[in-house]
Amino acid sequence: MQSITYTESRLAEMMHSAGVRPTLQRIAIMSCVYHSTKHPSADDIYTELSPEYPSLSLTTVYNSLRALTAAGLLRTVDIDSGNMHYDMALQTPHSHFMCRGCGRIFDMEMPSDVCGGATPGFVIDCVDVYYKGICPQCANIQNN
Amino acid sequence: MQSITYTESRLAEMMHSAGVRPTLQRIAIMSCVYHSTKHPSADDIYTELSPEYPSLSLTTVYNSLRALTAAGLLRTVDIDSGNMHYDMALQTPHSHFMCRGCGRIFDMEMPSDVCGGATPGFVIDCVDVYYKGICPQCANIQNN
DNA sequence: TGCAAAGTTATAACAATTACAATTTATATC
DNA sequence: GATATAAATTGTAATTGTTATAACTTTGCA
Repeated sequence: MQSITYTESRLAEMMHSAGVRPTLQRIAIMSCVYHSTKHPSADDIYTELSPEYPSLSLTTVYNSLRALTAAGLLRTVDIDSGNMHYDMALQTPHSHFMCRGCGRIFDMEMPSDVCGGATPGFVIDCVDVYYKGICPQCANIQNN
Repeated sequence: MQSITYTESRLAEMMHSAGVRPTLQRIAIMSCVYHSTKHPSADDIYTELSPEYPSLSLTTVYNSLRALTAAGLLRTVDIDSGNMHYDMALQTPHSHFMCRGCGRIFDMEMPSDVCGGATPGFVIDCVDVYYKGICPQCANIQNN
């Protein structure tokens, strides 16, 4: 799993073509999500960026996440009741797993034919698959 | 889709064998979920039961839903960000669809092999599949 | 009948998110 | 390049769903 680097100018370009004005804050926030595998929440992002951007406000994080999601640059991961998490929107469809031990959220493959059982007449524009359980690391700890 | 009737005594019996004391309120709340196809939220249940049980408190609804869920008699449907919905726990595994038009939540078939793409080493104890889109009724309205 | 445990209730607290208004920053026009 | 205008950011306050607390009530059992 090599992590691709999204330069600020590349992120800005993506925002530009998506119709979102690439401000300093939005670039930092989008970069945060794109360079993390942690599916951060608004508060995670605020905590991570605050030291470098002391004037950043939590409201801006929420506003930016909303704008970037509406523009199709981010996706929401609604696996953690009461805390929305965010993911980059460029990847091939995948599902998510949340560990009950450490709370981390992992990517997983999307099951094939995930809409196979859809009732005829219903127009599906979004599919989310959420798994919960124990990650390998937490399973190891438990068994020792 | 015939709706099975769960008598109060049957619900009480189910609670009893699940280790939950079958109080008047809990029976009413459980009955509400079991006789509805709407996947009601705590507030839906409170609103529906209030006329008949004027002294019922919203806290009791939350407490009861928690107890019944922990006992395995109810399941949570976390498809509507910020509003937990509830479903009876007796059915064969199925997925859920929420209509962006009317907000209603429908049952759907669970895709076969829904864990087929699970990463080895991860222990999955819960799978949720959530679809969003437009239900047939709302699609009709839009096209007229 | 009386006691202890559990359940219900009303109120208050909480946490995540959104609304609002003022300030700041950026874009477009002259 | 200066200025008007629009958009973004910020801090504060409000909102909403849910949970904690403590008093009261009911239930089950000796």
